Amino acid sequence: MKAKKKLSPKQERMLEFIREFMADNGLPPTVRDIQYACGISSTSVVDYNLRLLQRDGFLRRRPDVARGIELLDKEGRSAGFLPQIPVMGYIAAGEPLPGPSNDGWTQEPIETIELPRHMADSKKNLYALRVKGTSMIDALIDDGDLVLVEPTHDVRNGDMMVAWLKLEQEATLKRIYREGSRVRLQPANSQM
Amino acid sequence: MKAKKKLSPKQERMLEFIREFMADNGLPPTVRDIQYACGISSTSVVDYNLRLLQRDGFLRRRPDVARGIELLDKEGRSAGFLPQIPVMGYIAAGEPLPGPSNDGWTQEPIETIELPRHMADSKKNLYALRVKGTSMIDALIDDGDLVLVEPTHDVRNGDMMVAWLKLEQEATLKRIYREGSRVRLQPANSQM
DNA sequence: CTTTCCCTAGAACATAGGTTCAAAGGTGAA
DNA sequence: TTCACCTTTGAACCTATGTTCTAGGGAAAG
Repeated sequence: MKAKKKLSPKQERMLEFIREFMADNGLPPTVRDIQYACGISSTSVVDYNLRLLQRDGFLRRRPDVARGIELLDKEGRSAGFLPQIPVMGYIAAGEPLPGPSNDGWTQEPIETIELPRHMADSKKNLYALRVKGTSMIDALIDDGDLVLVEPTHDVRNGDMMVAWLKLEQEATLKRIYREGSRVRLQPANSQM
Repeated sequence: MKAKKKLSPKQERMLEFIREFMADNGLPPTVRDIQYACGISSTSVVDYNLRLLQRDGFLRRRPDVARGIELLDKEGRSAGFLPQIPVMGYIAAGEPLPGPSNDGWTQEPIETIELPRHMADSKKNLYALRVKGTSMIDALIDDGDLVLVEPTHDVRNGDMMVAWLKLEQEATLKRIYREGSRVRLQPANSQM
């Protein structure tokens, strides 16, 4: 991925809004949508900054086309319609498990992925972890796979969950079953 | 999924075009885009049919908004931006492998899925198969998984491919290696 | 202080594009 | 035939929205 110019706060905000608008509404915003949302006083300022953003490769604009803004990802491909899920770290045997602290994340995402809308709809605070190593191969999860995690307190029997095993000092995926006062963690794939 | 009204040929074509336009251009078409593409003589006819399509739940329109068309899937959720990949059948041990005949498909897709753009870009004739059973568990492919298939004649060593094994009468996934005049098919997951 | 460069203002302009209307054409039921 | 209903025409209308222009502010360099 090539190095991108650093953006002004205004430009950061504009990009962020455009992404959000597209994910929410299913179409790109107008110049005036951006203007109002970002508290900019004139359409010409929006146009000015869009011009810069286009010059620096963050987006493309179709001349004279209503809502003709197209967001570009790092590889220059079209992007932006889908909910962005942050990949917050790695899950690997023997390493501490990253997770959200009380009020948000301490670290930045190492990357972000786009998720099909129907997979992200109505789920909040979704994040992802990238799997290191093959320690979870028994859950059909290979090295390099992505694991989607949905923080929740509502655990039902049979749910698959990320577990931090204190004794073994490793993170892994198990299915959870409550059996009376005990809790059983079963390997995720019953075939093996 | 609820039963949808049957559509006129014109409406079918319009829907098809809208989908295609959105996947290609990353934004919804205008009324006039539809008009020209579908060979319709007047914008009012387009408007008329869009009205009907909206009434019957195929799409939603934002009043007075340029390109304010939003396609709806069977569940009424927003859809349409991503390349549609047909799921052409099942891949299962002991059953014949569906595949494209010389000139296209004999059957209809059993369903379609949306694929993130970067996974479908520049690939043609992609299709998918749904896995039945756990016979391919050694390739980390479980019951119900989807397998993406890209028809090609350009096979390189190490590629994973769908193989129809005559002797065993079953379809499975293997990695292919040419070794002199012989061909070796290796289970896809070297861990097992 | 003056110049230069980057950015902001506010307005005006031009057209892309949604909407509406009155009239006419088709088709089937009665 | 006549009536009722759906569809098509072609045009006009209006505003949503991209674009452009001129002037001014502010900061850094000279």
